[in-house]
Amino acid sequence: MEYNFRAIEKKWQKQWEDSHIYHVSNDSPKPKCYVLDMFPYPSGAGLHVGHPLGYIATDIYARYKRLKGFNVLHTMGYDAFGLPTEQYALETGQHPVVTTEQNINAFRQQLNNIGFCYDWSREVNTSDPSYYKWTQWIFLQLFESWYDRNLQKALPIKTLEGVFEQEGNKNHVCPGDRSIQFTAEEWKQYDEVTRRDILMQYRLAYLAYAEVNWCEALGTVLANDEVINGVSERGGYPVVKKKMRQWFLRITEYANRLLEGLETVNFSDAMKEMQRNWIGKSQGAEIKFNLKNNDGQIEVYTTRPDTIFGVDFMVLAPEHELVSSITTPEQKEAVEKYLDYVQSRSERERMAEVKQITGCFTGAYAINPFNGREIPVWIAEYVLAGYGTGAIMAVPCGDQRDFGFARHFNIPITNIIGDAFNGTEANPTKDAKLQNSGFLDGMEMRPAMDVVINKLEEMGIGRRQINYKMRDAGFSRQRYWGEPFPIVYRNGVPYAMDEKDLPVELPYVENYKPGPDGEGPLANITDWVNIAPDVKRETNTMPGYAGSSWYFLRYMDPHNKNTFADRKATDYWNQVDVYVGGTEHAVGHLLYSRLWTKVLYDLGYLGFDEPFKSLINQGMIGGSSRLVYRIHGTNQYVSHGLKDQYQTDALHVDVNIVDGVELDIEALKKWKPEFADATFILEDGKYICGVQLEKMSKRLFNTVNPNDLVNKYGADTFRMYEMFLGPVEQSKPWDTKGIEGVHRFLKKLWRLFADEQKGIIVNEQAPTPEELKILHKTIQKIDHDTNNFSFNTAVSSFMICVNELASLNCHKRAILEPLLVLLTPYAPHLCEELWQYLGHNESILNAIYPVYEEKYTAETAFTYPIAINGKTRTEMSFDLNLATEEIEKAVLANPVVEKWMEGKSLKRMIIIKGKMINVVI
RNA sequence: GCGGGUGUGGUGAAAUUGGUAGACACGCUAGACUUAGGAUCUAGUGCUUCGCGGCAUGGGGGUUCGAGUCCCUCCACCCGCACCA
Repeated sequence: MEYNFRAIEKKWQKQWEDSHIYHVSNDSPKPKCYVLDMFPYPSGAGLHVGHPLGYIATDIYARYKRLKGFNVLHTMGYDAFGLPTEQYALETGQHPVVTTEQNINAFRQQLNNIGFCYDWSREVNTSDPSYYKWTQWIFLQLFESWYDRNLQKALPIKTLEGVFEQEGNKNHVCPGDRSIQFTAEEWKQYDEVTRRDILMQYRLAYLAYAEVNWCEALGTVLANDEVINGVSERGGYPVVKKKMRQWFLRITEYANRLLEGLETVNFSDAMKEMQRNWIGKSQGAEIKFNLKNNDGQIEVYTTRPDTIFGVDFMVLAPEHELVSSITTPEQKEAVEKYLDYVQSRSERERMAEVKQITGCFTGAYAINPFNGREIPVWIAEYVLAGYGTGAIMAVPCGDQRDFGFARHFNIPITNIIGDAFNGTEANPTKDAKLQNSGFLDGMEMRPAMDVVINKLEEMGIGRRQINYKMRDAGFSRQRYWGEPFPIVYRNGVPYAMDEKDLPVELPYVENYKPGPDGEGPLANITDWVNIAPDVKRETNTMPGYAGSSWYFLRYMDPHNKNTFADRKATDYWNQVDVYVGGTEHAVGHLLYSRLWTKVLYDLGYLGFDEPFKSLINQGMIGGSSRLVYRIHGTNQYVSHGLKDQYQTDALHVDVNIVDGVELDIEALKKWKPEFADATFILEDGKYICGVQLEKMSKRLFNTVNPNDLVNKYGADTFRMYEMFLGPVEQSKPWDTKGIEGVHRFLKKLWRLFADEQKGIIVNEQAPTPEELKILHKTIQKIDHDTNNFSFNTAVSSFMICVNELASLNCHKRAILEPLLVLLTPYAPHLCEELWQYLGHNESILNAIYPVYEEKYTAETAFTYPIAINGKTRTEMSFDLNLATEEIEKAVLANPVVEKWMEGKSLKRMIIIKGKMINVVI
């Protein structure tokens, strides 16, 4: 009876499906546990071995929690809207609905092949109208809400209208435009259009103008991904900025709560740090500077008001609205030329550029309010319009970028920190004494900040201000394959559609070409757009993160037709207990999900305001490419070790036709016609490939399909091998070669239970203390490691256990049965099979997790390493209860110690019970 | 540029969190069984040295009886940066 994994795995996968054993109820007396994976985008390329890493980890954890007596929610779905599918449609004419369905089916097949315990009855697909109906519904909640800064929560917009009628907006600064102020009387006199304009400035989902990447030649707006070095990826056409009216989510209103919420969740410090940096809270001041010979004012935001006497120039973002009005005639030409240059630069390039300093003087001067000094006003690309006020006061002695700028353009530098500034680089210290600083002279910088702000407020030209680097989230895409907005425009004024008319289904189109003026493809469907003579639909669609911002809630109640998820269900499942996914979502997806949850909480639809109680970041699995070396100008290939004797070109070959580094030459010849007649120069009769670590990508022929490995070694081996590779959090390259070690382990385990000739060989003998010790050491380790997502060390513990039991020839039920339960989360198919052979009728999934008992592992003696001056020289075994003096005596009498001590005297001896002994001489 | 992460044998890694560096595997070497071996088993395998020993956790410095682990500093690589998902 041998380990026939193919038959076993098929058998149990069918059994599980037929018995609905993974079906989860929302009604259970057991404690709940919600284990979530970041759901995948169902790309046409299918899953490669990098994807399941996190899925296997959560699957093991989910099964473990189930065995520990929890009601576990473990689900899978698809984040199915997205650019690649639309791009594919554009190229092939295949409708995204069709390709999405095909891709999803392929993904599901691959996932099932690995034996996951998902409750498939809860599967979601964000591109399904029954799902995106609720995405649209939540959008409407955002549209119909505003954020009350006094209460620090979202409220229905109707409440705001009530407030305006009572008292105008004097107690509620307009977040969209601070300058908007009106009384109750004025509000009452405004017409509908004006009122709705004002309300728009308060809504959590709102319309505003923002720049997009516009490609005239393609007639379309491009994603950042599609722009490379200022030209389109497709075709290489020029790309410029274009202002368009777009939807935004007012996430900035939640900046502080998103920041504070981090204190209540269990994310890694690195992850929290990334989110904090993204939110970018800073305290400082807004200061208005008057201009020389101009009525305008420049408003800057600075975190260092204490350095105001060190301001040697001002920098405006090139897009700043004042630029055109302050530029002097002499500088006009230079400024316009510079603006043209900036137009072609991406935001990333603008921030990252360090070697090349660019900028242009506007000819204007600002006036320092404290000493009347004239400060030249420049524009430069390193100042971005969206940050702060889009203008900075530059203090070259304190800021390195300002310093570089001043040096480059020969702007004189004022030193306000005395010796702390060495003249060759800026010093951003906050602990120097101020000099050359008028009334601040002699003051420490930190207290000076408050002094300056108070003075500015007194003078009415500045104020204390908390700023966030985070910007409101763009929520429009000029694309087809996304959720349509439930919005109609009546005479150009946007209105929410009625809830009963949801979902607004994505209309069927024949082609996916962009609409006029940068609008999305939906703009081309005039009979869909034009509902009535002056009533038009919104033609933008929602971005990729819309559907993924709340999918974890839909899993709780996936078939509900009346609401996104019943409050009873969300109260029961509550927060996601463990969420596993890649760091690449550190800021985007996680912040949006946290935002949506908070809004739904504020509006009373949820009972919790942080979606994810704890988060684990899985590392990326890198590709390990294989290279062959073609001798230049020939079709002859030379093995890696000999390649330096020739002039060669390295070519990527499919990793699946290479065993480790040894090329399967026949397979290569069949792989591509160009290799059919190839000849080879071998070393030791083999062709050895070169190895290169890089991204796992189809293009580099280094992707490995889990299906191939499952077919060759079985799902249980595959699962355990992925875990054996290393810590889940760590990135590592994929190497198929090592999988055989894990496969051998499972076969060895199998042989503890069954013999090829004799069949099942498990006996009923009583276990020895030694066997019990092995078992209980393993229980302790596996329980601990599984609970802590330390699956790699758990797998090696299983190996050690099986190695030890095999060498003891142990085939005892009392030992093997608990071991099988321990292993079930890792190798569910094999365990089910052996469990059945052991005579159980009930699935092992419902077994009881073994309990560690200390009495079996207690030690009475310990073998100490004996170190002389910290270097281990020998070992000695002592009873753990032996007195320190006795140990000391025995150590000094040890011949090895005596030898090392020769001629030297003992300084001290360090004895750590149960750890080590160090003799210091 | 900003932010985050990672550096330990030929390879993936482990190290009870300051206490025997390299567990467990892959690979490699030798052997046993075998018609066969890409099955199984046994032994060996960080570098260096005949050996005693010496040297080793990216480089340099420090704290300590003791450092992969703590501190300072430098370097290399990977990921993210707001329209890829």
